Amino acid sequence: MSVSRTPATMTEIAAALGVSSATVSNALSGKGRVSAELTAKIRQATVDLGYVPSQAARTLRTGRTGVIGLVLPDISNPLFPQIAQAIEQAAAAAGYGVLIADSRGEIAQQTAAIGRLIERGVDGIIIVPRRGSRVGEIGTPVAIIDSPSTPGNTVSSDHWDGGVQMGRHLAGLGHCKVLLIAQSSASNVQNDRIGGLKAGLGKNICHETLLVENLEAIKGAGCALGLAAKVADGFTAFAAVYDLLALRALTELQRDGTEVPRQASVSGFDDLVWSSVVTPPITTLRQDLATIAERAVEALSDAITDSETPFGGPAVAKQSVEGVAMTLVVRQSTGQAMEPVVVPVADTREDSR
Amino acid sequence: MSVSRTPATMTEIAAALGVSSATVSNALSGKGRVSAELTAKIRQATVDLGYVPSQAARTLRTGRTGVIGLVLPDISNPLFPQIAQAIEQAAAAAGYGVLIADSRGEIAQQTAAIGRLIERGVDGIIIVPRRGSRVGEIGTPVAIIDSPSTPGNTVSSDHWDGGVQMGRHLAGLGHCKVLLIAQSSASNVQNDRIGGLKAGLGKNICHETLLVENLEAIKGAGCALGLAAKVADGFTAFAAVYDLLALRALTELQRDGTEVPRQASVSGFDDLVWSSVVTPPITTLRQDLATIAERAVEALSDAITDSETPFGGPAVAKQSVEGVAMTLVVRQSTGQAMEPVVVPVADTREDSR
DNA sequence: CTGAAAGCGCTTACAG
DNA sequence: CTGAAAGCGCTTACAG
Repeated sequence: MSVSRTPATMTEIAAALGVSSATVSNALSGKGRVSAELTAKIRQATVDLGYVPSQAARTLRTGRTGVIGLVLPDISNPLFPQIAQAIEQAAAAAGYGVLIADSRGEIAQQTAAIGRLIERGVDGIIIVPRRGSRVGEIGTPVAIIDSPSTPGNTVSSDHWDGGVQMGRHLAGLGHCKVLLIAQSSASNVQNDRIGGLKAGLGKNICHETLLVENLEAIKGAGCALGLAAKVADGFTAFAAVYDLLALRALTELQRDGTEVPRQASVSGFDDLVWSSVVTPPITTLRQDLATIAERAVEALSDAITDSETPFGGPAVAKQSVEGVAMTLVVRQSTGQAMEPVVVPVADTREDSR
Repeated sequence: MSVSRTPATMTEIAAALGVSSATVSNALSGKGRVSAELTAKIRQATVDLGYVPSQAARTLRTGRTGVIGLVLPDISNPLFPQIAQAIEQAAAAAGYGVLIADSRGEIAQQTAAIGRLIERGVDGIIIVPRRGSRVGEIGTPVAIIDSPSTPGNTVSSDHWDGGVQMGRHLAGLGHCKVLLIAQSSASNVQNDRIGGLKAGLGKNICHETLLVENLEAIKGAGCALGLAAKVADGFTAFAAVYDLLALRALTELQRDGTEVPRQASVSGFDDLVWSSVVTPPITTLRQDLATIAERAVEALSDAITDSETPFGGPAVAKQSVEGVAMTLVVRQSTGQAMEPVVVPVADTREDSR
């Protein structure tokens, strides 16, 4: 059991073995320039003496820090924990550390945050842009996670298909009057989801879209979305584009005496932690953030490599061919999460987008 | 307007001005060893040539990276975004970058995460420990954010006082039968809040504590907390130790036909983003995370400095003298957030703790 | 007030 | 297969 002591340097282990530090370096980097026996001895010494490589020295020499930055402009985004976790996991697997940058509010803050990351020497940056903001050239490799319809997007969930899944699910349940609830028409993600929902519901189901432009406005018990009137009007399903809106809808319906899901069902997107804790739980779509994070890190990693070859072209991560599938999590109408509804495979996408 | 070009090095700006790099370094570090005029010229050149300091070189020389690690073992903690944001903000102000480490689940993961941070050379680590886990010596300065009653805690909200505030608020509203809802008796934070609540309610108000040991068990519409029975039993206030439990209580009550807040009021802790969006909104206590983050970063920064002076003692951040105050956010019974209720200043703490 | 020099710990051509 | 040497960009005593 090795006791922790002062970590040894490469020069020290070289001295201890009577070889040169160049040899130690070569052995450890495993480029096959050192005999198997010597390599084994060096490996052993590494353990015995408690060698800890100096990232700083390595960086100074190679120009790479092995750290990527993560910018989530809208840090109040409830998805933040999951995204951050997924990115950190994927980055660690690829040998990168993750430096976070906060940039709440203003675009200026976002620029400043990116600046701080660059000063710290990150090799590249992953950005989840705030609605409507475009990320310009920043002289550092970048990967963007947003929506397939965002220009420059690198990878994202297939929000459109998610909408289709939900639309078909609701149609399958027999709803014929559905209220779609969105918040911003400037959000590509929301637009994709709404578009998919409409396509999934098909032409025979009546739907209407409620746009809650100002989230602040619906805070408090005073202001209502007017959902009770919608129920009276025959709407039986309320499909929000994200769980927070669904939660608002659920509580408002309940407060006004509507029985959920008997009289009206409520659904959202993203499967936030509380989606399954509320009563009744909310039917929603879960993003596969692990896959998204992996692809983002991979694309960024490629861009970083490219940016080092002279004339390697702009260091922008290539776009993934297709969006990552979302998973339908059905909770209402049974009170238990059940298997995703199997829907006939057909591309409703081309014709309605 | 300076166009972005290849960032200049310190040696380059020295050459451009015909001075030595040592002088440039001294001028920039502002230790007053360089004449005012020369310093001004150097500053200017810095801007003109687009000087970007090399953190790697600096680190190699000084042994400090200027980066601290952030470990949030329970990353599903809904407070994560706010905490991460607050820490990043405070760290940036103090000149530090923040490297995140995920350690979901196992304690082993937590150890591995800390190891990754250390390998990247962080100067210190801020930890929000998972319930019950104790953080041992790790050979790197550490600051812990948890609860005043956690051994080794560096700084935290005054959860006990928060409980007292809520207890008094409920008492002032005239409730005489209150159900306290907690989840784990192993959590110091929850225990503090419960203790404070009881003290704040005083001896004349009837209360009972419901312990929801297994959060999974209350998921779904099937399993209930049995709140309807409590209402029938005369309980008029449901005080949860965190908002997620309050949300569960609210939706369960509403689903079962209880009018909130007319028949029963619901309160939580932490003021999560949706607390004000549900209908009716939830009365809760907001943590002053900005202050907590500042103190944590400051304490850690001190510990880092100490750890460098020989025999500077163990590199553990000192405990803040007192917990950071929480703010009562009253939302129910008016439908609007109103000013915190003013309570008589008296220390109910000593006698009941 | 300013400069020459050493060195932090690695990696990378280049010789042997 | 192994080693000597240079150099990444800074900072820090130490002289002048």
